[in-house]
Amino acid sequence: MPMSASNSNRFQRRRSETRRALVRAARQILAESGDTTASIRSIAEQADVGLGSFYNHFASKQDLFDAAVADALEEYADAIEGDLRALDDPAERVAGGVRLSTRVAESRPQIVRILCHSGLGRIHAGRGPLMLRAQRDMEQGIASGRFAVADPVIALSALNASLLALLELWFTEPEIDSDQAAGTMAEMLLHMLGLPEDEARDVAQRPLGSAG
Amino acid sequence: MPMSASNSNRFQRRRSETRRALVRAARQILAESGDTTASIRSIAEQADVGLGSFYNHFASKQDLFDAAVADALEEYADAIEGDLRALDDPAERVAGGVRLSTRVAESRPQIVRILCHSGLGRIHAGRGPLMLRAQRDMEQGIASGRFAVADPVIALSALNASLLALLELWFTEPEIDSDQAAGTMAEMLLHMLGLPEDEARDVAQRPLGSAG
DNA sequence: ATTATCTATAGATCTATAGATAATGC
DNA sequence: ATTATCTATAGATCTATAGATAATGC
Repeated sequence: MPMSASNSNRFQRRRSETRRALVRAARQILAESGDTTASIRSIAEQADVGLGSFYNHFASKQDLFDAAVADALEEYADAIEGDLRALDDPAERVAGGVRLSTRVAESRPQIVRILCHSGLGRIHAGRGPLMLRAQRDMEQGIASGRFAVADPVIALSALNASLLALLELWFTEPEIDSDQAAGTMAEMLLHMLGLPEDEARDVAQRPLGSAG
Repeated sequence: MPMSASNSNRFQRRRSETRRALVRAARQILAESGDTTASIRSIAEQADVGLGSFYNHFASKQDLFDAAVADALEEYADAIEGDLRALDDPAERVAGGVRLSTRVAESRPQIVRILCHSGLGRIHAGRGPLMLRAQRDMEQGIASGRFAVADPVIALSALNASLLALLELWFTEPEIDSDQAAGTMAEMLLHMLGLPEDEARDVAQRPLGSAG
């Protein structure tokens, strides 16, 4: 029933199940309180796992929480990747990245809570596939003349930070229409990147992904 | 010699000196490692203060670190306020806020390290005078037609987040020319807010503050 | 036979307080 | 006399490990 491709026998499956339980507990903590001072004992308890087992998988608390953030980030990337793959235009991809983020927030709020609690620096530092792809989009947009920015590194910083700020907004003020907010943010950012106003609006309002 | 206006007698001066020593130690910790799990005992030691004295001033570690962040934020506000006061145009004030931030980073690096370590959410949540002023600038800019944005809340989010991202960039990559980076960022953000490209560049490059 | 998990615990913290000490106000 | 600080410590953690137990591979 568990479908871990790399784990053939029951031993390894049981082992990775324990690990997953610990990561799941860490994710819950990160999402709910963000308080990483919880004792290892209490985390193991929440994971319904013996205290000693913790040390079979992680050398320290920090290790576990790092793994939990990476896990959430990966899930986030998976969630938007499918819809993003269909887009070629860098501008559409940027707008798509922003607009899909709040959809992920609605459909899988835990992920976004984790990202918000773990802060900007950590995510930006994470040279994961997400960041690499964004970098490529930016370079491609500049090369093709679609974007007009003086410095891709700074533009990317502003972009990422604004995306995260949008999620924080969603996090702290649940009453706003997150889809509309994302559209507005995307439009603003595209204009920042050099698209004319009307074109930015047009791109930011195009039908997007499986949810239309 | 100590110049706390509100503390007349020697008793109160000694008392507030102890408190200041604790806050100073907390600021050092926040700036250097950002590790808020340091024991109260070690913090008191670093402040060269008896352990028991801690409880005369703060109910918990969290209390102390909150006070330390507020303290740094206030110092940051003081540092840029003087130069900003001379500016009337909301666009100039926005650009000034961005450009002065890296100057503060250069002149008082500890403050910026603290702000980076304590994360976006906390600063944005802090409804301090800094945020109120930024809000007023935004509204004024929209009202006067200088800015063209669909939603001031979202624009302010992007602005604040990008400013903090600029400081994180300064923090993690010391080799960049921070003054130039700030200018580029300011120009991009002004354009995002609706200023034409050439005007954004012009405003972002105007002489600024006491350092010209 | 091997391997992961679990239970129990030693030793090292850490927090919060009680009581002693030192400094100031009046 | 009053007030803040300091020292010493009780009691409550918390981490990391050693040894026992249970599950699987072959």
